[in-house]
Amino acid sequence: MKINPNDATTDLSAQIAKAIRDAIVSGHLIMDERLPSESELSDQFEVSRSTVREALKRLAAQSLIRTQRGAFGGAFINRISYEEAYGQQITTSTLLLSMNTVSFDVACEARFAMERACATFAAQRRTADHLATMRTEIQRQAQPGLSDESWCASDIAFHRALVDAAQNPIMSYQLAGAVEAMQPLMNMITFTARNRETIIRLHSKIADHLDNKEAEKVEETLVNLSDYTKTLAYDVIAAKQKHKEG
Amino acid sequence: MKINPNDATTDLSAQIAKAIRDAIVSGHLIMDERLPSESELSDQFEVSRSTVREALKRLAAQSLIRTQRGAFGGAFINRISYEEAYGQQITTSTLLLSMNTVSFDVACEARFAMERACATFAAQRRTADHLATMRTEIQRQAQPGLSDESWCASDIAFHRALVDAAQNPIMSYQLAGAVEAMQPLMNMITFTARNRETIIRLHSKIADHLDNKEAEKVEETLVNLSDYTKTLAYDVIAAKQKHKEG
DNA sequence: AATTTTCATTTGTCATACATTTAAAAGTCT
DNA sequence: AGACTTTTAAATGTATGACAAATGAAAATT
Repeated sequence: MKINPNDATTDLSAQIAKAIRDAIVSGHLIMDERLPSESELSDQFEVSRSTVREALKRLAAQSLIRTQRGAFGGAFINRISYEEAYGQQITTSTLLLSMNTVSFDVACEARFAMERACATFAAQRRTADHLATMRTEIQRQAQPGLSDESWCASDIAFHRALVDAAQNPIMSYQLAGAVEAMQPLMNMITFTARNRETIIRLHSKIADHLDNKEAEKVEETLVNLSDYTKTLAYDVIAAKQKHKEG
Repeated sequence: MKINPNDATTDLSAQIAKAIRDAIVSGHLIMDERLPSESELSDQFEVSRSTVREALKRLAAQSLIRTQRGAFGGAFINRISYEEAYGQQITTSTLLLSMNTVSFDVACEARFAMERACATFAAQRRTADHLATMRTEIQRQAQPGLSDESWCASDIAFHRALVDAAQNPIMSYQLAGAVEAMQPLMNMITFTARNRETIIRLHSKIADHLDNKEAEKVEETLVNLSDYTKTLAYDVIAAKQKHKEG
């Protein structure tokens, strides 16, 4: 692990963070291993402790290390958990969308495309449990007087069950990003009784097809749902645009 | 933006980072806006400048802010670029895989499933440019005496072109994570002439089908390629496992 | 043997000082 | 007046030293 103190283009703390990060990612530092103490690191890199600390905080923000105080504490290489991976993914995706780097259409397209990809595996691997969750959510969605907020939550839960049925954690966590990123805009949509009816019908179809292990029909229905979602969002986006101009 | 100085369970710098992060993600702070200077923040939060700095470094590690030195410098809300999103995604995915939180099979499955999802759009939207890139890489792959390293690089370039042809940046950056994460293991595979021949044939098929806008046939070929890749990786993984035990 | 106390180590926080960068503002020259 | 140079103020980056707080091991005590 070497840094170049003469490279004025980059902060020292960023360079040090990079050096340690590379060592971790490349496998030179293994899980649960302890890094040298902050004082030792500052000796090794020949920088002050503050600089080392800033580097370590950068790594902590990426869940690469965890720190513990006390005599036998220190910074330990972290085994990143799904929850943390989710968190990172969601933060990044939300930013990409909220800053209008990508449009709602693109996010929506990506989301349903990935859900369709899940459908293939979900049809093979879905358990009774997954189906039960989906049916429960459909019933909840059919309740009259359900708030838009609760409706959205239930919608997410439904799709989450669909994705989980594929039993591929990578796809689960990738999708979480796209779904969460869409959420702010989805929350702005007012779902009328008629809207909900249509969506519930599509949800029921999906559950049925999944029950029958008919992957292609699930995909087909997801395309319909995707199109319908885009239609609903269209009005909201148009109103938002008008508001900006006016 | 408030913090609780009495919450001994969390570091102050983490609390401050969270407060600012929430303000950014929720949209209370808009793009390119400047945060108060470190001194002002340390006054506001009633902590030292070092603590504020550690908080800011955490945010910088997540590409939420960028800092600039000088008179009218400071910390600015960052418009996260695709490159940065890629970076984040790749770091996270690589870690998940390298720490055996997920298996190669799962990553491979996710990767090709997402590529298949791209195929639908790629068939509709591919340009002559995308096809040209793919054909160029196929030619490169056919060169005798190509190193395993160069082979892998070309393989990535080929698939990158396929994904880019879908023209959905979200899917591009999500896939980048899965592909890059698989790379270390792919690099361990020694590709024999016979292996390469098989893969090149599949690549050619994909390019041809894409040329003819036959999405389903592209998908079909991708499934074959996925299966073949898993077969090749199987031996390497078995050897690695044996090495661990021995 | 069990419990309590001490102690060394390490991270977390604070305060201060100085270096470096940067762009605006002031000054200077043509 | 306009173009160039110098100054300056403000901000981040780095260094140093001090102390607080946590923590587990070792020593002391009961």
